[in-house]
Formats: sequence, C-alpha cells, structure tokens
Amino acid sequence: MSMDFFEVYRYSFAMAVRKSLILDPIACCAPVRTDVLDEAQALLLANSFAALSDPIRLRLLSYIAASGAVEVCACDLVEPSGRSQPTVSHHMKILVDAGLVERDKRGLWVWYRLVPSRLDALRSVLG
Amino acid sequence: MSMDFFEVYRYSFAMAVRKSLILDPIACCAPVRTDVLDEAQALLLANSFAALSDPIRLRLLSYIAASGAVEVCACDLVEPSGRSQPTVSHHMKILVDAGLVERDKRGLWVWYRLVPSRLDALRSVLG
DNA sequence: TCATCATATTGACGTTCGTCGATAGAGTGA
DNA sequence: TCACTCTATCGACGAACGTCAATATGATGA
Repeated sequence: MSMDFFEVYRYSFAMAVRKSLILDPIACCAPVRTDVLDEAQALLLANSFAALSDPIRLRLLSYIAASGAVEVCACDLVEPSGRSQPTVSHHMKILVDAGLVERDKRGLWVWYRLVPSRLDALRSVLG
Repeated sequence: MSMDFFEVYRYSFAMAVRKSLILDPIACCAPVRTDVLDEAQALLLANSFAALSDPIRLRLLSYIAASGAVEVCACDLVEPSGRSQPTVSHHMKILVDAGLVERDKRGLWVWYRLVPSRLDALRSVLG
C-alpha cells in the first residue's frame, strides 16, 4: 500500500485543497469523479448546482463578479438582467440560499457580494 | 497597458487552460467569476449545470466515476439508483445530451463512460 | 421466423420552476 | 406622522421536470 512520488504529491495537494475549504459544508462532499456520493451529499450538491442552472442567475452572478466592485447594489441588477424587480429578487434569494452570494441591507439598499469559497468548493467537487 | 510578472503568469496560465480545452464548446464560455456572460454562454452553461442539479444524476455520475472501470453497463445502474429502468434511461439521456457522459451500444447492452474534458471545462468556468 | 432480452420511448400524473402584477414591508427625510 | 423609495412576498399562470407503467425498438440466438 505504499505510494510513489506522484501519488504522494496528488494526495497532499488534494488534502491541502480540502483543508482550505474545511469551513464550507459542501467541501465535505466527496469529489464526484472519485467517490460514490451518498444520498445526503448528492442532495446538497444538486441544490448548489440547481442554483447555477438558470441563465439569468448565471448572468447575475457574473455581473457581480465582473463589476470590479466587492459589492453590487440590487438596484443595479434589474435593468441589465432584463427581468422584473420581483423576478430578480427571487433569483437573488436562490443564490443567497445556495450560499453563493451574501446579502447586506444598508438603509434602503441591498448589497450583494460573491462567496468565493463556495464557488471554490463546488469547483473542487467537480475535480 | 504593460503587465507585471504576476499578471503575465496568470495570463499565460489561463491561456494554457483554455487551449487544453479548446475542443470543448463550453470551454469557450467566459469564466463566471471574471467576465460577464452573454446570453448564449449563460444558456449553454445553465444547461450543463442543470444536468448536475438532480441528486440521482449526480449519483449515477459518481457511480460510473468510482467504479474503477472505464465503462459501466446501463444494466448495473438501475438497482443502485433505486429508480425504475425508464427513469434511469431518462436521466442518462440528460447526462449524455449535456456532454458529460458518452454512450456506446454493443449488442444488447449499453455502456456509459465519463467525458472528463467536459467536467474539466465546467470546473474552469467556475474558477 | 420467432421468442427473448436490454434499453428507449410514450403518455400520464403531480410537483417544481420562472415569471409578472399587485401589494406588503422596511427605511428615509421632511 | 406622512409621503416616498427600494426590496420582498403573495398569488396566479403556463412551462418544464421527475416519475412510473405500458409499450415500442432493436439486437440476439435458436
């Protein structure tokens, strides 16, 4: 059961990635490509990917990411999305519930910011 | 518009990743976290993530990946999934249509195998 | 040719989803 | 207190989804 150099290298890299994501609930899920997911893990991951399975939500996400700012005001998301204000609010709630985005209300305005660790965790599940 | 060392490094790494995925249609999509997706890219990616948004499909995928074999017979997917044969066939079609799995019929049996490049492409879109 | 087998398709069902107009709720400033 | 603004929730609608029993398709071997 000994490891050669490359196995050791890959193993410690994988461990480092897992450790850096230890605070994220979905980082506890087995990588899809190396382990069989149990039902609870599969459900958790399915919910996360479901949040990414709508083109409007993907565009909202990328709009925040590419804005250059840390946070984006909800009021700036309606017009570029081409959807009504209630619809955008609905989609943002789904992204927040999935842990991909954080919400901060200050005064009348709501500010959204990405949660990079959650995206990193999802990434690592795919690898 | 000159780049410092780190910018050059990041740029060439990103180009290397894109080049290695050049044959995959979704590798042409901008990374969600750095560019604003156009509508066509968002739709393409949404379809891919939608294929991953069902717990049964995630488990089917991980079952194939973790089997140790390159291919898995469709007949071996029904029982562990806990769903009926038509339902499993339906889900595998969705995975195949999304480009995550390839299908090969030989005689009476159908064999499925992962498409790692597609999973890699999705991974790179998240990063 | 015919019976048999593995898989795909069909048709139906209840559920979930995306969408919007109307409206409620929360915060602001006068 | 009141009018105003931004955001969330409600209610309704059609569309899409997951599921299965029944059946079709297509390959095999006798």
